[in-house]
Amino acid sequence: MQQSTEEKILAAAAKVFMEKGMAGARMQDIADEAGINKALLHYYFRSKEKLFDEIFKEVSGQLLPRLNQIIESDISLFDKIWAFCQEYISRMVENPYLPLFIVEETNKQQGAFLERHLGNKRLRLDKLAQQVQQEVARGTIKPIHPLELFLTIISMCAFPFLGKPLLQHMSGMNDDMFNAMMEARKSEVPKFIINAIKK
Amino acid sequence: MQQSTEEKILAAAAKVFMEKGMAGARMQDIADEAGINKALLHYYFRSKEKLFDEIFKEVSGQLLPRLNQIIESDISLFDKIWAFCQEYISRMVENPYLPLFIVEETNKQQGAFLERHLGNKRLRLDKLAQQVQQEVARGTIKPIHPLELFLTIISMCAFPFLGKPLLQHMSGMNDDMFNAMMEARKSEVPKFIINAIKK
DNA sequence: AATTTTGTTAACCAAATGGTTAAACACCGT
DNA sequence: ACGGTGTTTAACCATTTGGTTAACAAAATT
Repeated sequence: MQQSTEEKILAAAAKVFMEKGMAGARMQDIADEAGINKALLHYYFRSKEKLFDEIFKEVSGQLLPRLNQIIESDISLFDKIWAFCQEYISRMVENPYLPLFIVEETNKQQGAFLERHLGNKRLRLDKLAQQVQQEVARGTIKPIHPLELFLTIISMCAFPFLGKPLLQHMSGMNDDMFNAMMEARKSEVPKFIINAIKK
Repeated sequence: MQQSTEEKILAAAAKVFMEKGMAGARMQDIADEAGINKALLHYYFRSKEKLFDEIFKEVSGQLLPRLNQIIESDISLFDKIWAFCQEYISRMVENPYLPLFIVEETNKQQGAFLERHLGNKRLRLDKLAQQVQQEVARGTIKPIHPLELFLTIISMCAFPFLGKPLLQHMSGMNDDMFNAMMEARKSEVPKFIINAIKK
């Protein structure tokens, strides 16, 4: 095992926190998952809260920069919608627990939490907003508020991972079928959105 | 107070479970919220799990039938999309914790859970699917898999409530602005979807 | 080689938590 | 007034849980 103890803990904590959430995760679960003693957890990370913060920072710090990079890039609006959906869905297929983890904790943790973790690296929508307004003015797309467009994009990309159990229950879909559907949605979603807004 | 003790408990439990989830909710919280002794909780509902089941049943049993009624009704596909979005968003504005509650618990609880609670009253998409296929055949809408369309509709309606804290953090939106936005989305979402699929 | 520092563990602790018990209370028909 | 029935409570219990301690092993430093 090349992994240092700290890395083992972080990997184990990420897994357990993402599966069970902050409230449902047990320090013992994390210790077991990491194959170490519970006391060693507290040796590396003083408290559950500190460890959780570390994981949340790591996890959100991994995703947001990549999305920001796309959102602020110089490509055309339609290309940007494509790139965003592709990247977002690809990341979530790799890590299907992520959307629920983020959504759950941003809803449950107290106000200061979001500021602490995302204060510096929040998504910058300025450029996207500018592009939308340009295209509206130019008459290539129907009038739409940039934030609404963004919300729609992220809704279509993220929600399927949140509603997966319900969806599977309703349709009898297994995991492979779900993944195949999400693979298809990497292009279906941007096509759908562009169809909806283009004149 | 006209409310019986059992009603007080159910109301308190619904509030606490929806705010904190099964794992995060404390029996003492529920007792406090109901203004009663903790032992009285166990007198009415033997265990936390039993109480939780009761709440989940009540909450999901309230929403699904109304949606089913719309989904299985005899109106046209486009009208159905309108009615569904209006109804869904209206219900969620009344009870903004509901989407997170359902999504969270369907993801966290074990497999049998969904079957126990939704086995009988799952959404029936047959009629909607039939309508979509008809419209596709008739050439009024672009080819789309009915389940994908349904997933898109529910994504656009539900996700904003899940991502609300993130959205507010990103855009500086307050609660009133958020509610105004969702009010607008009652018509923006169906318009968007119909724009995307109609030929 | 001796010693200090770092990593690791078993045993322990206090608080929190779900659940129980036995007694008190309130209401009701007799 | 009395007994019975369902309701409510304070006190209690066992287990779980986050966290600590003290002893021990393994490196690292001298």
